[in-house]
Amino acid sequence: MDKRIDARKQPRQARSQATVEAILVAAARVLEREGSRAFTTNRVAEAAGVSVGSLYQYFPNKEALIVALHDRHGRAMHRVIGDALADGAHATLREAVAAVVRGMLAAHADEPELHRVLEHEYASFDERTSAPDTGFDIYREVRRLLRRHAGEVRVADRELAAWAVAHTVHALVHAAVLEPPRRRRRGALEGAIVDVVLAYLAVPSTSR
Amino acid sequence: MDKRIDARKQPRQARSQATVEAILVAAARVLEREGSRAFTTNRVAEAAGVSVGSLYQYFPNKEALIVALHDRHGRAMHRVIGDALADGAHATLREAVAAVVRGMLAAHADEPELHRVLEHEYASFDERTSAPDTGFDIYREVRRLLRRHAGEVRVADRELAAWAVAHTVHALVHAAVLEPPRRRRRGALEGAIVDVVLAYLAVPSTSR
Amino acid sequence: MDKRIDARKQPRQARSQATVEAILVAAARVLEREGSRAFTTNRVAEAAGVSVGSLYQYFPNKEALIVALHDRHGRAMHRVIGDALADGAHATLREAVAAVVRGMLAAHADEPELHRVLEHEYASFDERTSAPDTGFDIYREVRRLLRRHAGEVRVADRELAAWAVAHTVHALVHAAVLEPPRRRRRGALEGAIVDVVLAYLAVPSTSR
Amino acid sequence: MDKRIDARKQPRQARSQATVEAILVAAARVLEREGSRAFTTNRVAEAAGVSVGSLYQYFPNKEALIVALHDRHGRAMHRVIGDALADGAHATLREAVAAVVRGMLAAHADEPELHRVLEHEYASFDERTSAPDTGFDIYREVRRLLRRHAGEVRVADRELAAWAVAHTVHALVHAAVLEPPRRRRRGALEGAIVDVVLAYLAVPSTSR
DNA sequence: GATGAATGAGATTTCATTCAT
DNA sequence: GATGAATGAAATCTCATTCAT
Repeated sequence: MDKRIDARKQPRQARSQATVEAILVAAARVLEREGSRAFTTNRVAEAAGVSVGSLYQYFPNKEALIVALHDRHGRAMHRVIGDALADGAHATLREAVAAVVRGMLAAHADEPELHRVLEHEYASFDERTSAPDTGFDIYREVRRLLRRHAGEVRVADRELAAWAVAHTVHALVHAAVLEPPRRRRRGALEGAIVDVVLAYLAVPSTSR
Repeated sequence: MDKRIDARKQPRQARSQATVEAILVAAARVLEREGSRAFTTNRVAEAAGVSVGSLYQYFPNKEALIVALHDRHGRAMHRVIGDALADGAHATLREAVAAVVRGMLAAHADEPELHRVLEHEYASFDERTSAPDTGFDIYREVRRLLRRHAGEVRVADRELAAWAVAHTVHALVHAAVLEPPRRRRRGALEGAIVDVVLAYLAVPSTSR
Repeated sequence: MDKRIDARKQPRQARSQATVEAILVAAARVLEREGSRAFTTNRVAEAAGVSVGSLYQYFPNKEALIVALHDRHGRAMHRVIGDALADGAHATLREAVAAVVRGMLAAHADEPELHRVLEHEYASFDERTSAPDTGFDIYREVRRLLRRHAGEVRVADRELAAWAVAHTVHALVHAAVLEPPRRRRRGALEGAIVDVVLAYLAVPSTSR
Repeated sequence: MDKRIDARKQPRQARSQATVEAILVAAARVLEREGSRAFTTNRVAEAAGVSVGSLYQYFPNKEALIVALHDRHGRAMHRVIGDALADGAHATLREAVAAVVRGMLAAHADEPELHRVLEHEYASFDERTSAPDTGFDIYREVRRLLRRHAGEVRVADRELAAWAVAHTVHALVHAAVLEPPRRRRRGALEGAIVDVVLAYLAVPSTSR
């Protein structure tokens, strides 16, 4: 895996900007509607109304496409969380967590199949996750959240709590979109997720 | 996907049994040590000391191999959970949950890379998860657990709670093995996972 | 160029031996009759009456094919020279040199276009030549020749002489086949090559 | 091969001249430093600080670039030889030959890799060599040389001698630059080359 | 049953060349 | 004239699967 995965060329002209955008949109659409089997560079290029050559002009290989999709999703999540944690946005910890969960659910509801594939078949291409020492990026945001609402948080090891919360939320949001329990409304799931997190954070934990 | 995925024939003779076993062990080893790129039917056959032809004697196609690995893992999990929940094995809910978590961590510690790949690159081959109406299988076990310790559980919607707990435990166990927070000991992680689950189950949830 | 260039698999069964042979013969024929532009792995496989897959079973890449052809030629040359230098084969230096030159001319006369292409377009794939410290392999044979006929050789620096003779013979043999002067018969060229070598070796050289 | 290979248009303006020159220099540099694999029209244009489109303004196709490089080298050789053979430049045949050899060695010492590639991978693009009826161009010069020093030359078939000498010198000069024998100084090689030629030309050859 | 040589569809990727701006 | 984004034919190579022995 010594190949460079980042975009090959920075698009300068407006025309190429549009091409890059078209390719990414097409890549997401192919993954969403046709699945990973159909996800070939030729198919993506075709779906983007562009020649394969153009695709390779901006993405050095197929992997780069997936990395870009992961990246795009990561940025979106980051934005969601950032918004939820903006100064004075939410008075209580519960409200902040609820805002994050709601935002994440909304962000995943749009193209659930795309996220399933990215998560279940191409998880290793998520640079944020696989970057050696970074760990979960959203991590940092969670730590910020805990620090900000320190008064309400009763877990002693904040780092450990951030780890648990980040992974729990991530898993439950995905599960809510992809394998929801039968007959529950979206709101119920959102509530359950918030409950899990809040119960853990806000009550005395017996492990000290 | 109209191909049959189940083992082509049920091996009756001892020799066949041994061959099937050898192939599965080799498949796991290749996935663990060489990664999904190297996971080809030819490579697996070679690693198993068997010809490709023989592999196809017992597994109709490559997918069947992966499904079998998932299945094997699923059964192991099932056993772990079953043991933890055996009659009278544990007096309290916390003890039962702790036993399950401990068992799962142990089961994943052995071949973490194998589980990472199965989970991150071949998740869709998990028949238990992907079978349309089955839902998470371990689910049922969790519901049993909640029923058995009903007295200690305060969440109203037991089905929903089972969903949340099953996914949370699954995610945190995997994260504990694959992306643990720095400098925490295994015991601390086990404790945190149990805390998350117990705090949720055993305290009054605001969503009633 | 870190790819392995040597044959991928040693053919064991008679069937595969035949396949490898067929591929090499086809490769030579394609190069000879259709030129380097037509020399694609698909074309070679087709010409060999074999699938591309089979070709790649035995040759890891296209380069390996060319290396094998160079090798085959190198061995042939080696044999020619070895024969000419066999014990007691030739009484005088001139006779030995003449035998070598005659043998080489004969060996190149068969498929001149093949040798032109190997020499003029794929020279860098000649492992013998390009092997870092080996230098020209035939070299060693020439030194042996000079040693054996030391009495007739008047050049002081035998190593240098071997270098000069090896390259001269090589170049003139190729030129004789590919760009012969007009209207000279093969015999005349053979004579000229021998003359060049003998004049150099057998008379006092001014550089001592 | 019906494509025109000569420069598409004769650049008249100074700016065009400079562009053509820049492209050729860049082509040589890419070949010398990055090898034939990297020798793409896009890379050459980039190295020349010019757009691909401009490159195609002056060279109708890639071959034309290589032909031009061969041509440039051919002209340089021509000049070297012409100088060495200029009226009264050298009194004796040996001196004249030595001058030629020295000049050629000097001309090849600069960019040895470039010459290796041109000679070993793009030899067929040498129009001088490959032009059907022209034969080796330097040929003519060698014949002139032999005629001029006819008194010292004892080979009967002057045409044949020119052929042998031209190819021998060419081969040995290249070998001296690319695969010199170990530990010999440039001077020694020059001497050896001159010796080979002189011994052949100036002593009675037994083949008459 | 077992073997492993053979298959070939199909995926990735390159790069000479074109042409709208 | 210059630019460089776009093109797409074509080449390399892989690997799940088959089948003659």
